[in-house]
Amino acid sequence: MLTIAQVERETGLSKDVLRVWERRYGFPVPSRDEAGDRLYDAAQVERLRTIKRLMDRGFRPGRLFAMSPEAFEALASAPAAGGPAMALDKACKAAIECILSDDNLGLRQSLNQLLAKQGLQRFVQDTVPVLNEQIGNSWASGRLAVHQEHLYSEEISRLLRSAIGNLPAGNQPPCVLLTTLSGEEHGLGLLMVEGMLAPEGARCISLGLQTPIEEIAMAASAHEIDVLVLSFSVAFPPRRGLAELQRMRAAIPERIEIWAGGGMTRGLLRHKLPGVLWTPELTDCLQRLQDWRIRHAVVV
Amino acid sequence: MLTIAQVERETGLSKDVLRVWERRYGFPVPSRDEAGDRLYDAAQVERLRTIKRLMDRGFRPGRLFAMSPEAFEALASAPAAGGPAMALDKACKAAIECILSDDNLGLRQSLNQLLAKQGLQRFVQDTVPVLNEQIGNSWASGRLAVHQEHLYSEEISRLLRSAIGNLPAGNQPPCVLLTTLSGEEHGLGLLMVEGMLAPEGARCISLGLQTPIEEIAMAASAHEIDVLVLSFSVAFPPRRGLAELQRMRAAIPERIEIWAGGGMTRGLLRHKLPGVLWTPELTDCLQRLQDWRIRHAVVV
DNA sequence: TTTCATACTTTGTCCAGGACAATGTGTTGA
DNA sequence: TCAACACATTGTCCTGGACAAAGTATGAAA
Repeated sequence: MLTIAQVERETGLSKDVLRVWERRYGFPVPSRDEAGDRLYDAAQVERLRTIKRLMDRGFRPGRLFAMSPEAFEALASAPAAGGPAMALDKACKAAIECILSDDNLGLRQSLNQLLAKQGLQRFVQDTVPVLNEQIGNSWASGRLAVHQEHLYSEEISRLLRSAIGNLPAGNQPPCVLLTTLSGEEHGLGLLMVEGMLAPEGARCISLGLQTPIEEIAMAASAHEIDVLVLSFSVAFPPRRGLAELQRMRAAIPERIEIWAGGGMTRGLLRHKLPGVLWTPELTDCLQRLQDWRIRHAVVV
Repeated sequence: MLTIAQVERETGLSKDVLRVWERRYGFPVPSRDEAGDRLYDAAQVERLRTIKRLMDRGFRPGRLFAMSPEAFEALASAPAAGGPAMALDKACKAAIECILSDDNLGLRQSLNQLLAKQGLQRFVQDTVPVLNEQIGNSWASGRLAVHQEHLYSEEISRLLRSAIGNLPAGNQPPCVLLTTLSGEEHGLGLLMVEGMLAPEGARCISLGLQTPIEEIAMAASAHEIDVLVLSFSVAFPPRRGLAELQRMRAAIPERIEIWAGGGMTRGLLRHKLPGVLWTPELTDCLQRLQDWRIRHAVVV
């Protein structure tokens, strides 16, 4: 039995939301302890997690709560649409198998093989997104436990970091600063972008996650950067993303380009923000890099 | 001007706390927008951050708010006591200088040198804590910006990961699982522990940050681990830490040892939890490892 | 048919102020 | 010196009302 604060941490739904849903939709209906405080059982938390996941895909709560249990189940276990059902490489399949069977050494080995075979950029561009999607689907349909997802993230990060670290230090323009805004906790996207740019010799400086806007601005001037890369996961509220991007844009000189990427940006492509370039796909980063170098007449 | 939600994210103080402080202590006193919602200016947010920092050191709000402005200032800029004022290595000083002057290449280079000279374990044990403390003090006294702290964390993590990655894969007992509980976002401690254990040939599996207790239990049985390492930063509420550790202890077989480390544990040493071993210092990990191996008659 | 502006609905966040339990602190007695 | 008690402090939770921003449907004009 979990308290409302624990449920907030585990599902990402704020206490206010949990209470207002209870009032409006009649779900969840937690029991109470002697003091009258809410206590949620595991089943309800599980259901809340599923709902959150579906909302991150664009469904709205009103619909979800109005659905019949069967329809809801079907939706929850259906793979995310839109992703072109790519043919799975045999090696990819092997990696997925390792995750499902908790074979961490095997996983490490198969990822290493894939990376060695494809090279860093192709690995980041083609393989990692496929794996991510597979993992996401398996998670949504309950075939994969949270701890297995954690292990996967950890191993991928480890691998990308070490691959990037083994590259010679980039010292050619542009100078790129990479980070996420406060509230964005997913760092894999950032690492993937770095994996695309670093092999091109760009000078990459990563600040890690959740840097406040004013701080990014200070870092931008301290390091005299040319490009600021910001990553937003699908779970980031698009409206907030747009607002923060505007604040960010106003906080640094126009000379500096902002490249905004990650799942959230896919829904915002038609919103044109002056001085902000959308890079929803990883290949877009390479394109942007090339454009920048041509525009600044940099020969590499 | 920031909304209450933004201040919560940036300071780590919950909305409830912000409102109740306003009611009780008369600080902060945000202005209001047209809708009557609170708007905090930068100065108040800065002050709140300082207060949070002092509270993480053990001060209670009542005291802090009752203090004269001068006394408060003095406290805020004083270095944390308790840390034995260690003599700073010249190389350490150089690294700190690089951070203060935003010289990220120089920083990387000087850290690399220190690591190469000392070896992974000594580096983790002697140098990293000193650097951490220096950074913490500089931050508290305003000499260091948040983005500089971010850069430092990022570079240290990078370095430790790559050093650990270059070790031969540990395949000797015990099998150790490393992670933090939900709510603990600081991962450097975890990496440092891994940096101590991996060179000893222990089989380390890291799940990254914020793994729910039930998931840790599942991972523990899936990987047949011998030891569970949990890291708690100073900012983790001790009371909650104790409660969660008890829940965690009950969720896995007694056979598995739990090693709890990090700043929070320093205040809990006299609380004896059966089956939980405190490892407040990094050297304690090595001691525990040796103990474990002797007790299980493992010859390495 | 498409595009755009307008009105309606949904939904997350905020507010006030009361309540309470857990923790810290100080005092008394053994 | 230590244990037990009472008192003060402090974070979290509660209810239920309010509102604005985002999404959605409707209808007019191109």
